[in-house]
Amino acid sequence: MSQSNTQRAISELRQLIFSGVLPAGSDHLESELAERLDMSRTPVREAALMLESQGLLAMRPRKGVRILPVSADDMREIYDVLTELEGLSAERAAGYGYGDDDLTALAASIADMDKAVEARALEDWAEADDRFHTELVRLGRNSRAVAIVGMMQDQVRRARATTLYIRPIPTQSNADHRGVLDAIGAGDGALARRIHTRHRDQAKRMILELLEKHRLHTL
Amino acid sequence: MSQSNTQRAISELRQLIFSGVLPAGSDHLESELAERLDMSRTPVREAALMLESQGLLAMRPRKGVRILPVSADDMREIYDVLTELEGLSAERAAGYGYGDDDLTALAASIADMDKAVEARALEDWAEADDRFHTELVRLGRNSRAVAIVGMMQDQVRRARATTLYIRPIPTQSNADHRGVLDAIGAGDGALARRIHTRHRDQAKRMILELLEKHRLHTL
DNA sequence: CTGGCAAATAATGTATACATTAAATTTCAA
DNA sequence: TTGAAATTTAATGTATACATTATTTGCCAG
Repeated sequence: MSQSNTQRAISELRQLIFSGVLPAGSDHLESELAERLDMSRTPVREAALMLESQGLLAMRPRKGVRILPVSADDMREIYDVLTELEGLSAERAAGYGYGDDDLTALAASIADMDKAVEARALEDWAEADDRFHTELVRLGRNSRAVAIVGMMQDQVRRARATTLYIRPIPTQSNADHRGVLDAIGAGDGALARRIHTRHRDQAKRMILELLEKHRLHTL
Repeated sequence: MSQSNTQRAISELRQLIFSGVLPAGSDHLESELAERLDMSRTPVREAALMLESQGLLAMRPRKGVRILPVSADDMREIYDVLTELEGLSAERAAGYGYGDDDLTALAASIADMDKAVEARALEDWAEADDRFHTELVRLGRNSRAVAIVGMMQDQVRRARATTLYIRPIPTQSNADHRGVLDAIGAGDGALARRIHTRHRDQAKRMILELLEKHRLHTL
């Protein structure tokens, strides 16, 4: 069962947006995108509607779909929501009495970040960091939180593509991650939440300062 | 510029779902819904896609769209997310130095709840309670939180339609609301968050116990 | 009578044709 | 020349026709 064209359109459009082929702020006609993806307007429209509801683009009558830029203020909003929902997840995860084998994926992502930092492999670090946050929320067992965080990570990923090489090497970051892991393993929900919240708040401040400093008001 | 059929389909389908005309768990063909709304399948499909992404229904190939029931576990998830995002909003709102005139809408909703409780007008109470939560999040100035809370309030509303008349009269509730309002006015973010979080957690416990007691596993 | 295969059926997924309408362009009068 | 009205244009919004495919039904063999 080859997946539907609508699904293909969603993932290919996302690809095009994340890779910068469709730059933030640019406009594109439905027919143009349909031709590019070699399908009719119908699945493209359906895909665009989905991506619109996820905040990646806006459909504007007779102006085409606009790839939405991510502003510094957007980043503030996104980080605030992520902080809350991941904090919740960390606290809840600690309450489920997970054993070491339940936490292998989380531990592995931390180990990978360590390795990546040492090797100065920023892309690898970013990938492992994504995995950490995704896995953390999964452990929190709230499907809605998982969905929301997943959506917003997309936007963070977009911003990170620009800021990855101008930010400091994330070394402190991993101490926090390990702290969260340990607190979850120890069943201390309040601690897990506290550490993670602080971690995310620092990340937010850092990113916002970076954007400010480099006059990156939109990404 | 009469609004598009897709928009109409979205609001009419929501209406049909919330009113129970399309009961939870029921299946409906796209063509059937199209005929009922007196339009073609295209806008109905687009509307269904939107409502699917909002968790109100699921489109299942060749089985029609299924109106999703809300389980007790769904309610737990929803309340957990609402608690976090509204808690965040309360804290942030306190930081913006709002004056009395900025808080009139919030204060009005509380006053209306008081009146409704006294008059035993449960529907009115529910409406004012909705307004309180919506306004609270608005004051937090995070458009993403506003959108998410709005979506989830839809589901809460659905559950409340069933539980409204079997739950205790909400009297304690208003003391909490007033506490949150005062804390915001006083600029005490931590307090505003603490009160609101406790409030929501109690509401969650109450609802879940109610569902348990009345064997309402799905709504 | 039963089980499996084949044909028919019925629903979604997709393409395309058409309607609608905002925007742009052109024309005409002051 | 300028401005407004009318016409044209071009894009989306919608309807419909068609393709695809899972399911179901019915037939036939064992």
